[in-house]
Amino acid sequence: MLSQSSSQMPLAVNHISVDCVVLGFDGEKVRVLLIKRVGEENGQVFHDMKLPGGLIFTDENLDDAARRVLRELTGIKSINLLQFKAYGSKDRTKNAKDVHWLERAIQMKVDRIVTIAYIALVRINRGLTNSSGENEICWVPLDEVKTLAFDHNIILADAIDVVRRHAEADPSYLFNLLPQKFTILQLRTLYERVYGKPQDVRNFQKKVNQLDYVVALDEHEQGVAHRAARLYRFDRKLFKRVRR
Amino acid sequence: MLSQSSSQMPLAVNHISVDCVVLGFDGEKVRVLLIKRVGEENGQVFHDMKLPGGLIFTDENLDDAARRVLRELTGIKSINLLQFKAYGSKDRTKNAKDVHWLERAIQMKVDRIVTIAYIALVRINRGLTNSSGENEICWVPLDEVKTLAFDHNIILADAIDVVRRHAEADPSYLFNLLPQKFTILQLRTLYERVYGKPQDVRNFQKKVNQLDYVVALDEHEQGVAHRAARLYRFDRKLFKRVRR
DNA sequence: ATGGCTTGTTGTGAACATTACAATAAGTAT
DNA sequence: ATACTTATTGTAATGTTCACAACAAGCCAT
Repeated sequence: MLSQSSSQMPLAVNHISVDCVVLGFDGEKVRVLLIKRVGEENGQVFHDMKLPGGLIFTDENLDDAARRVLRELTGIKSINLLQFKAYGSKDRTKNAKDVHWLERAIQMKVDRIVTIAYIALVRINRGLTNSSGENEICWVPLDEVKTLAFDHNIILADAIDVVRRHAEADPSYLFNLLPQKFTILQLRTLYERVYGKPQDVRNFQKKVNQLDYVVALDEHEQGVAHRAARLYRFDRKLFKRVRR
Repeated sequence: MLSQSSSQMPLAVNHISVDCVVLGFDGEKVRVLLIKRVGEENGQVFHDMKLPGGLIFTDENLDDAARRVLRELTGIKSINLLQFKAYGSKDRTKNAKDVHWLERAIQMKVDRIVTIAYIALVRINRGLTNSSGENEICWVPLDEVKTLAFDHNIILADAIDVVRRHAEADPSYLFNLLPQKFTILQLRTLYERVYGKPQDVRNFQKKVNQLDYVVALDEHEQGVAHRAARLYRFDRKLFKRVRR
């Protein structure tokens, strides 16, 4: 793990945090869960947004910390938490605004914070209960995300990339974003959003039909002003049994 | 990044290190670069091995720290350093042996060390210069790796997995392990070792031949007691131009 | 120089997966 | 009844993957 370094540079004693990129899908767009931040700069109050995150406790594993943060801020008990990258660049806190906010928040002098970033895919319609009181949370469509705190824009962009690659390797991954009963249109739209290109309607349907772990239900959607689409569900047990 | 936590748990102030999984290929087996460690337990001297790694300095980026550690320990200036996971489990230092060694090495009380793990693929025949003096380094075939320090066996196993997946996504990745001039047999053996299954000779050759960034040379291998195989080289510029 | 040994090099057909493409069915609203 | 909207379905062409074996080239021993 480490060597008796020949150098006499000072060792860093850093804070470690976790940040979560929580993604949801509303049937039309992929949205990311952000937290409103209220800060102060030169006596001016400012509002912006950041990813949900927090410092880890002594005696707490990284994954547990991510789970706790998510639960505290949103009530989400996420099952598919994926650690994807550590961010430790010195200039991730180059913005004075961020440093002021941070030092007031944790009431400590901050040298640097290394953050471990996680991705969680959730069903967007689940109820969110913000047990930490103060912070307002909201689902923002990916294409409407403005400048975020710290390097959170970079983290978010990296996360999308990881989701894309992970979904390719694991065909079950994106189902975490869909409601339990969904139409093929919803599934197709999701794939189009994630991969950024249109999917052929017939070929897509054909492909889904030959996945035995996507099972057709005897139900159709309700309250639409046209022919109602059949509902499907994802069968995780069947998926694990088949594994391709 | 963080929230004013409602909890009153103590915040952790942790050490942060980087560990490098350096992989090479000798034409037959994939090898990992390990460092011999000499420690003491109950007055008994013990010898074992660990991944190259070290604590990060204040003011040092994670990637820079990994690069520095690698350079100090091996002389390698690795260009393809890939950060792949952070390890922060409390019980990664559950072995008393490790804790003793660690606290003597850095002359500090150690609560926990979060380590950021990197992968570097290098040409195994490059000269290694261990500028840190003391520690002996060696290339160990993957299937001969014994129990390592800390959780380094886990890190190594994870790394192999990441290499496999990364190689699928980026066909240029594994060429970092080959000498500049190589035979198709070497390339094929490498793929067989990484993916753990035999590759059909003809199909493999055919596939390589239709990659225009693997260019045939007018040279053949020397000093073999049979028909000499043609040499090839990987053309990175062509690869970047094509990108499939 | 010959024959034997070892490894290098090459092609074809079958099975399978991917792509492109448009007409009809089912339900709602007027 | 008609218009409107979205759902659902098949086929042919193309490209990719896979399985499989005979001949070529160079070295060595005699």
